[in-house]
Amino acid sequence: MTDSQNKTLRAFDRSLPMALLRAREAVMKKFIPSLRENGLSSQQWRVIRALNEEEGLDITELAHRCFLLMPSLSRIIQNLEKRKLVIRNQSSSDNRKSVISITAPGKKLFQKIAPKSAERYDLISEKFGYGKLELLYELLDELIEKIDEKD
Amino acid sequence: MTDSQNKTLRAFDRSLPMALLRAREAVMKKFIPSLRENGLSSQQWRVIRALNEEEGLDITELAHRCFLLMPSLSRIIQNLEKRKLVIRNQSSSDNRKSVISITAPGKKLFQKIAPKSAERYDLISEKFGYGKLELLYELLDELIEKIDEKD
DNA sequence: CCTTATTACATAACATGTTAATCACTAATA
DNA sequence: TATTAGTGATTAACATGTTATGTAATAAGG
Repeated sequence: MTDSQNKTLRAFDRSLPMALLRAREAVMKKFIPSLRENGLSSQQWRVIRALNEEEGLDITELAHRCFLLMPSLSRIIQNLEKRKLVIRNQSSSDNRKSVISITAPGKKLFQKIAPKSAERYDLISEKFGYGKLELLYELLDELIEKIDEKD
Repeated sequence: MTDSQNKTLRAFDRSLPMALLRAREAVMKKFIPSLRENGLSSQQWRVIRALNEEEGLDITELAHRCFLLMPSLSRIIQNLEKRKLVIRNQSSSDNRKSVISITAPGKKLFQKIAPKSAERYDLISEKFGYGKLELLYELLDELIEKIDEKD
């Protein structure tokens, strides 16, 4: 590492948000190319993935599962709907609700991308170490828990 | 935790990008309110913070330090410039370069916000545990290193 | 019922993320 | 020095993040 890069890090190297952001970017770099090849953003992929796992989710539930805010998700669904990857139905029990499902083309796309994603994940897991990865998950979960804890 | 929430997590609970995103959001929640009170986004704050630490940075260097892409930073600087928090000068050695510096009002704003930020950080550090926090930093650094490593 | 509050979702407006294109300036080289 | 390639920064275009607001449907209380 050059002096310039070293100095660059110093200002923010004990910034937790920056450290998490950098790590996330590093990880995402490995997944985004194959998503991009298939015309999906990482957010769109999260939605497809959630709907593939369980169909007929309302938008509020989908937002919760995908960790997206409602306005973002609202636009994403409109986009995926136009591309026939998901379909929207009215809830029979509550006319305010939309029930979103994945279509056959959507499932096909999922099955095309999923193996590549799993492969990338396995590679990361292998290089970083399975034990360390589990430890990292635990630490992140605990961090969230402690932060959200009442004072 | 309710069954619904529990099921919600399952789909993505072994997704590294999601875990990092969630953790980052949890942390940011603690810092954003005081930034917001002072009319700054977290990205604008990163710029102010970097410039307070070292003045007269060109935009490329600033982008590197703040982990921002050039187009985003370009707009952010225009915004901060209008608000007289930073000032732009031409480089004497290279007319393509802009040299950005923090202004007196910018420094004042920094000094208003910085103590609160430090306080929040200390609280997180205390609740989560200093040792665990250091371990987390190490793991994140190592994760990035391994991922970027040539195969 | 009628009013009020709440819920589910959409839209607006602006900031940022992201890729590509552009422009001005500088460096390199024939 | 004329051409060409490279660099620093901006702009464009579109997706997403974020807060505020709007709208329709439902729930809750009188």
